[in-house]
Amino acid sequence: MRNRDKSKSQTQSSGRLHVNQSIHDAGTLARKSQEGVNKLLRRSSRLSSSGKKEQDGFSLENDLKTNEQEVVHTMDVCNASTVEGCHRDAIENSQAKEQEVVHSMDVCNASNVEDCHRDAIENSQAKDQEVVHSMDAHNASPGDDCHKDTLLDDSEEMNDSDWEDGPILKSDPVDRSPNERMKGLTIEFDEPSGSTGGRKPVRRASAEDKELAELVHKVHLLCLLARGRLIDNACDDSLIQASLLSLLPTHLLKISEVSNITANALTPLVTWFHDNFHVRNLARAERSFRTALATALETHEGTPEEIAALSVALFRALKFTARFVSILDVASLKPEADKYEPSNQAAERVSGGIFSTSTLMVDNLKRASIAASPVQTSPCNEKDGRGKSSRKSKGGCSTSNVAQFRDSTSVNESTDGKSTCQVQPDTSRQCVPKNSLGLKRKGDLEFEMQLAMAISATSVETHENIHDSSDGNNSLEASIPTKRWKRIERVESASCSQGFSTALGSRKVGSPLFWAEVYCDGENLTGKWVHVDAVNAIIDGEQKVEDAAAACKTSLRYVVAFAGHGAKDVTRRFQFFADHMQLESGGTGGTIKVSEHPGENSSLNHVILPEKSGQEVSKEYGSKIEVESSVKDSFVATRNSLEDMELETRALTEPLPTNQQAYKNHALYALERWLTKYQILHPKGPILGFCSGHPVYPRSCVQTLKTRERWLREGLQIKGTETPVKVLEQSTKLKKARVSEDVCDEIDSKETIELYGKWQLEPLLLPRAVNGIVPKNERGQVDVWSEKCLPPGTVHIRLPRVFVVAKRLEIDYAPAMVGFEFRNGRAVPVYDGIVVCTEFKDAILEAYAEEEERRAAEEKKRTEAQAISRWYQLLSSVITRQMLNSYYQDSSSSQPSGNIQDKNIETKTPVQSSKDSKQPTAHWKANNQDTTHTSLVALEVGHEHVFLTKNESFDAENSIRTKRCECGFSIQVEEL
DNA sequence: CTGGGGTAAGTAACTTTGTTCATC
DNA sequence: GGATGAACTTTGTTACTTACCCCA
Repeated sequence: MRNRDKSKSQTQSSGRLHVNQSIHDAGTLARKSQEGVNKLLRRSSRLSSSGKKEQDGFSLENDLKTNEQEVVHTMDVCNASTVEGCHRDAIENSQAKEQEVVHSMDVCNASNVEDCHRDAIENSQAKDQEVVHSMDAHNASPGDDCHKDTLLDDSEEMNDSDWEDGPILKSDPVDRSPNERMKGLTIEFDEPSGSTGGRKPVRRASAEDKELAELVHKVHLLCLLARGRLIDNACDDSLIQASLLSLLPTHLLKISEVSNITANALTPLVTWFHDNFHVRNLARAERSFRTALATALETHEGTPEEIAALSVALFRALKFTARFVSILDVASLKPEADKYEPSNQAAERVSGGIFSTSTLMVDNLKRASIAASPVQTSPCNEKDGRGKSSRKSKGGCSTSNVAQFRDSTSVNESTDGKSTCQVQPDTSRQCVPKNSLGLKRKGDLEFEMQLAMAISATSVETHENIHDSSDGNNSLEASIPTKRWKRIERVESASCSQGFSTALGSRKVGSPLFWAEVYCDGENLTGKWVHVDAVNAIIDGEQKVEDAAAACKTSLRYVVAFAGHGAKDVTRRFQFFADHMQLESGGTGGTIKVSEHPGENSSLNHVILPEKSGQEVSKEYGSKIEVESSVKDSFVATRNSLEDMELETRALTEPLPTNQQAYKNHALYALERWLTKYQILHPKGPILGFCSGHPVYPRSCVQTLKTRERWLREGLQIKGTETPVKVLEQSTKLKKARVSEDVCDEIDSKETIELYGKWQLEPLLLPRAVNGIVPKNERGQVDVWSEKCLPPGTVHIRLPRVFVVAKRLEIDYAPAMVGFEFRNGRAVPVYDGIVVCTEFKDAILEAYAEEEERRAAEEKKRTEAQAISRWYQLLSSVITRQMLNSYYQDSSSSQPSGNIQDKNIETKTPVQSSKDSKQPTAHWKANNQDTTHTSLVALEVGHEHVFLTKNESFDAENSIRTKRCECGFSIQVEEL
């Protein structure tokens, strides 16, 4: 135990060391934000991990401690100077069931690999043999480390796949400490599921996980939106615009004079821009985006974000209507199952991921680390790769795609100067280890293929820059053994499997994240928004965006256009989203994912709700939050409505999915066979097409059915002539249960559930209150599910104890039942207040106020009396204590204090008797009910209370007489 | 190889209107 | 004797989701 405590304290101290370090580093706002979010995530992780089952007392005992230190562990193992702490941490970890260190250690730097490996093995043992390990840790003498090392050395040859699978490495009983053997304990362990070939245990995301994922998603989205607005605002900077114009050749200036501009007319301008501005991922000190933009303008180099923003600024300078468009690569709404790793680590990685890798959310300084490998999503690696990030970020490239792509792969390349062709296999290899582990799914292969396609589609002119990017930068990487690469890749593939990709996926595949859109009134007769990717010199190339983005199917995407002080969700414009949906639905082993499109799921709507106020909001596309800077003329309105129409049209013309399961939760289409029990097609048509012979209907035809009671809760009732549109038979079990409850019931009676549709309803018509009588239901109450359920002429007064007032005033009322709660295995109604006729409302409220006032006064009086009594009690105790002290100090005989109790017993009788003799007609009240008090009184050895009349006080109102002894003791007696 | 069908396991949502006993 | 409040025996079923396997 001592040993464990020692290791624990070491862990803690090393943890503190690193925390301090991180605080020291935390000079930036972004880092502070990261810490804040980390806290949230950690808390959540704790909650989730604490919910896991414990198998033994040790785990229970150490659970809290382990959880608290999870984050510290990850930090510890990253630092070469804390190898010892790392090791001991692993021992600590061995007491927990989870394998967080296994994963975080994967990315330790080379110098730590050896130790980390050992630790990981220890952890893998811990998974299955935590009791044994706890004992090792607890009972072993400090010198026992060597036996562990010996043991572990034997495991050095374990292949990489073992790292994730966490196989059993049974400790040799001979190696156990003698203590343990002496105990003769026999501990049996079940074979892991993996070894038996059985079904792997599936840990599914709990509601809490989902809630957290949703929160993270929303917060991330908000941050990205804010970032977009920031950039958009910088694009409006007149100085930047003027500077851009000054750089522009004279002949290109004339372009602004062209009326009815077309996409083709923009070509020379875009070509010029592309030739003059290049993408470089530069590590810059943190500053405002405007400053960064100015620097980019000055140096003609910048991040893809800056270059895209500059293009927008240029278009605006030329009086074009232009907007900055960005793919908001936001954390997933779904907590992707932390199947391969404990959730707390997932959270941790997420926390690192969002802040350390998002190109959008944090500022330029952060972008240095962004440009670095996705591996950096682990904080461990962040430390490990100290100095690496800036080095990596110095690479240059002429296209954003390639720059991003290169950055994502540069770490994985073990040699310098790889061409694109060489890079691709590397990239695709990122998910390969999963395959080797048997964990890979079909979708991952598909992902790789798409990846390759996307890269080939977007990396056209990259060769020189690839060389550019790698030269002299990857010497360290080159020295890292292949084995280590595998680990890194595995970490990455684990990241793939998570929902929290942030900008990770985009960097990985090199899909463009930013571009401009220029409104060309010469296009399409009515004009249209034209995609202009000045960085890659692509005009009207939405398809290319789609191709590239389609590969990033691991996370939900929003495409948002920023203009003026608002944003507009234009995701629908991009076909890739539809593809994405289909891929998610059918591509990954036949699994189905709910459409997360903002148009339907309105995650974006919810998140950006505050921004909508006072702005034009489209009914169909509630996420529309565009405010065209200052001019809200009819032209703008037309442009907006045209775009809305276009978006709607696109929505309606999305291709039909080819596999049936995709229809299950499809936002636009539905198959009858995939409807749930409470759904129906109404009207049943039109048929939009067929899938495997099944007719496809619009989703808008799917109606949800409810029972009469359910509709009642919404303040709706079934029209008189309507018959149930669907009748379900109640389950046989339930029927049996009911029959057994009441045998007299007809056994053949058919319990059915009658369902009605929305179109069969009318507003609830309840009988009106007349003559001050509240209409009640058969139970003599009113079910107040909502305001709509109140009978006309009545009002719901939700005040505690108000029924007393109504009763006193003899006003007719009905208890208001507001719902049910489950108690003792059965549903019990929950009441809240009463329902009375409206005309009595004021009278009741008035009387209630009086009643409450009276009650409050009584309460106050009672509290005060109690307070006074307690004060007396306290003071008398103090005095008694003083007396006892002085008594025993003065007494040279110094009797043992243990005898005090005996004294109490001995002296109790005379004191009590004295009281009793004095109050034959009084009874104890308040303070005297306390037996403690009595015993305290009894403590006063050798003192008999004397209550002199002059010390008495009398409370005439309550008929309470307070008698006081000279010693400070007092009693209150109520006179009869 | 893909998609459909089936199964298993886990989670979420829905269900729904007491009784007895001690104390004041 | 009535009012009040706490304790008791702290559900069970179904729908849905997801992963996986098998087969055509």
